Parts: sequence; C-alpha cells; structure tokens
Amino acid sequence: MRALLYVQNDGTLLVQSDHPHYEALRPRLLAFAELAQRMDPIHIYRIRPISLWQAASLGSTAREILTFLRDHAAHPVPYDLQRTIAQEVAKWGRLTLHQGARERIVLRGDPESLAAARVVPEVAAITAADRSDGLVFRAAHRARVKRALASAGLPVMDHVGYQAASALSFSLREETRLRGYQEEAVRRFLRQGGEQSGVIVLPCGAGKTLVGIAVIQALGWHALVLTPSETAARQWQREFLDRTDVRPEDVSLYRPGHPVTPVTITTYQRVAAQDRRGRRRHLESLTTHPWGIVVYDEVHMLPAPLFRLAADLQGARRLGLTATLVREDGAEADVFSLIGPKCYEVPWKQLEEAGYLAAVRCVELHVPLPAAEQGRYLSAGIREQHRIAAANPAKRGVVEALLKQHAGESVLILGHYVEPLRALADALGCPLVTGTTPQPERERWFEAFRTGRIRRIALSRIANTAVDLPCASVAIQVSGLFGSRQEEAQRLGRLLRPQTREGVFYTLVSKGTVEARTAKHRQLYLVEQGYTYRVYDSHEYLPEGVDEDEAVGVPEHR
DNA sequence: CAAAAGTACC
DNA sequence: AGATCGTACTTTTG
Repeated sequence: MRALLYVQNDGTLLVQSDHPHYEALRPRLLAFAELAQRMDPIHIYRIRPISLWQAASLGSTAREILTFLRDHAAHPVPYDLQRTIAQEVAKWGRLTLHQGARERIVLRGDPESLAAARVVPEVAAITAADRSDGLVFRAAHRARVKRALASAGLPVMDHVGYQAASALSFSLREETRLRGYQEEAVRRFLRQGGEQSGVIVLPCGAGKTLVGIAVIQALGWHALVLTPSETAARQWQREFLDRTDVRPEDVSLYRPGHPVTPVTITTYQRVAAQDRRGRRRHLESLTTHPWGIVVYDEVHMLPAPLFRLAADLQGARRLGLTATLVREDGAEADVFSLIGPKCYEVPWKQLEEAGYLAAVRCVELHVPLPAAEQGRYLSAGIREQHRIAAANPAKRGVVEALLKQHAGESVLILGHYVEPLRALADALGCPLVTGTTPQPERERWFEAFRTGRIRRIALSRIANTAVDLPCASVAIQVSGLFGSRQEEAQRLGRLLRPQTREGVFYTLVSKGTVEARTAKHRQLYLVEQGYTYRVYDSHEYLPEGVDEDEAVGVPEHR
C-alpha cells in the first residue's frame, strides 16, 4: 500500500489526505503535530516543540511517536528529527518547580537543564538565589518563571501546590445530567486528586460551562471565573443558578468595592484594567482572596499582554476552557505554561457523530471581482487588497441567491468590515448588530431571531463569542479577520446547537484575490477537527436563470 | 455618548 | 525570523 506520509528533516510531514487510513490515523497524528497547510490532496503537518511537550504530558513517549512515523512514512525518519523528537519529549518533567521556604519557590532539575535555565535573561533577572540544588524565586514570580522558561524552549512542570482555600458546598440539581464526555472531562481534570491544573478543549455548544461548574462543585472551594465579556459572565451566573442549588447570594458578578462572593465572575478586561494612577486594583483585590480554583473561560484569549496578568493567580488551581486552542501569533505555548497542559479534548466531528452537535456542511464559494474593483485591487497595497476583496459588491447577489435557496431557514450573515456589512444588510433589509449596538437593542434583535420573527440577521465580530442564537442553521460568511482560524471556528460554532436539519456554513471568497489564501488558512483548525470544505465557483453553484434543482453541484434541497 | 484602553491580525 | 506598524474592531468607563 501507498505510504501515508513523507517526513522531512525540519519536522514537516507531508500527508496524503486521500489515503484510506488517513481519517483513522489523524487523531494519533494530531497528538504531536499541527495541520499547517493544505495543498490537496497533500496535508502538511508540522511537529512543534509545544505539541511534543503536550504529547508527553498526556503520557506519550518518544518511542511511540517514532514508531508511528516509521510505520507510516515512505522513507526512514531522518536521524536529526528522531533526536529532536526524543529530546523535546524528554524535556517534559526535567525541570520542576517546588514550594520553598517562606514565600519562595525552587526550580529543580538535572544540571544540564538548570544550566540552560540559568542563562535565560528574564529568568536571571528575577532569580533570588542560585543554589547547587536549584534556582530560587519569589513565589509571586511563579507565572513569569514558567512563561519565560517555556518561551526559551524549557517547559516546567509545576509542583508548587496551592494556597489554602475557603470551602464551598453545593450540588448539581437532580435533573442536571452530565453527558459522557463531560464527565470524562471532569474526571481527567480531577485526576491525582485535582493537583494538576490544565485545559479542557470542547467544541462550541458542547457544554463547557457545565463542565466548569461540575469541576468547581467537585473540588468544593471558592471559585473565580474569568470570561471575555459581561454577557458571558451573566451566562455563567445564570447557568450556576439553573444547574445547581448554590445559594444565589453566593454567586455574583464582581463589583469593585463590594465584598466578593464564594463564586465570583468577572471579565479579563476588568482584571487587567488599571486606574488613573496605573494601579491594577481589581487584580490586587482579587488576588488576595483564598480561591481554590480559577476558571479561565475562552482561555485562548489569555496570552494577550494584559489579559495574561490574570494568570498571576497561581495560588489556585487553574482550569482553562476553550473550543479553539489556536492563535495566529503562536502564543498557545503561554496557555500551556501559565495554565497547564491540555488534559482533555474531543474532536468536533466526533460529537457531531455522537448526535450531540448539529451536522454542518462547509461550502466555499468563489465570487469574481467586478472589473472596476479589479483595477483598484491590482494597484492597491496588501491591506487595501484585503478590504477590496472583502467588500466585493458581487457578493451581494450571491447572498441573495443563497437566501432564496434557504428560504424559511434562520440565516446568519457574518462579516468583518462593518461598513460593507451595513450596506449589505440595508440592501437585504435585515438588521445589523455590531459592537456599537446598545445592549437592549441587541437583545431585542436576538430575541426576535430566536423566536423566528425575523429569519436573517447580519453580525459583525461580536458573533465570534458568546452569542447564543440556537435556531440558526445557515451562516454566510462574507468576510473575515484575515487568516484567523479562531474566528472561522467560532463562527461555524454558531450552527452547532442540535437541529433537525443539517447546517450549512458558506464562505464567500473573491476569486483570484488574497482572500482565497486567507480563506484556506482560516479553515485549517476545522479541517483538523474533521470538517471538509467543498469549493465551487459561485455561478457553478448558483447558476443564473437555471432552476435550483437542475443546477450542477447543488446538493439536494432537504 | 464619547473617549480610553484593549485585542487581533497583516 | 522576529518585531513593528496600522487598521478595525470590542468593552469598559467617566
């Protein structure tokens, strides 16, 4: 049989995506490599140190990884790469951080690793003492030490332990049932008596909030929950009240000046905020409370320069939750070092197959750029090119045709640039909701959409997180935030609430422009998760003047 | 409601 | 290869 993959010296894997065993073997591949590019039928994966540490933390050995490569590669694995893999996997656990005397922590390890750690400038700058048995730091530098070492290629296993926490007792309500994978997620996080901190990755709509609540309940300590927005914070609060018997007065949104409650919910923004004097008072007051656990909702946002201050709460167990542990700046490694390794993940498609999430089909439609735009496009700089491609006026006709085809279904129209999106919404006569739409007005539109009173709604980037519109079964993406895999995944995520009918996720791409490349890149995370994109020219998918049923390439209307 | 602060991407 | 800049967006605050 044909080989599944070709291994290159630099850790790049060329994988035959049409190989009969590809689907079955993909999870094992993803355990230590990341999908970097698609040139069908070749999928290009990259082995990165962070993925090897991650694999090691989940118990993989270098031998297993190398055996997998030997079994499926066309040629022998290059010796240098074999050595790199063995080295990187072995790094996990070589450096460990321990509690020292009096507010000190100690970095221990073999002499070689310690020597490497010693010369990392940011580490040297905060080393309190350099002893033969290890490097000593102030406990307050716990996050900084781990982050600096990880970015220098030295992952640290954190054995410092946690502060004494206040107890909190409540139960899940009788009728609150955890699904199998949710229970498994909780179990994995709590293994070793909950000593480990880490990240749980579950698709949008899979019930991450409930997993977080179940973890808090099982641990029985005071909990701080950090979310990306006030809206998300309120959703957590509501979920706590709906799903558990926790006393309502024990759960609150953080209010500066008011005493914190056993479960306190607030946003990354607020934690990071500083007052006029430059003091981060919220962070200070939240840090002093004896939390037993801090939950980081949408933890992929944590690496932002100020949001990551929220990771200074190292005295508590840390649980990160996200659907999309990817960033275009590669800062996922910060999540690994500041929160902990990924301890549980379920591929999106797997939950679809199990019937927990709606089935979604992905379609990429190429729309020609009209001649007038074509001229401007060719003489524009790269930024302007993105904008012109995104605002392609020919997309409007395609959107109209798709709306006709999906008459009677609830459709989201998603865009990045607000002005072109506004023009489109006006032309279609549908409401537009953006970040500047006042909260009450947002709620009114969302409610109208949920109840089916309106069937279409145009959304800017606010749709990327925490917008709950469960009835949507079709999304038309008219433009996106460049090559953001994160955004693509979150947007498809809007369609995953269980539906009776299959969802469709359309992406409109200006033909022959930079958009074609960015669109391909955006899709990589979802392709990793098992989704397939069908690509058509818009006229081929929606031929003018031809009845839909006769159109070539149009899947049967259901 | 406008200004300020923050994020993500190229 | 890594860093910086510029643009468009969101949330929070006064």
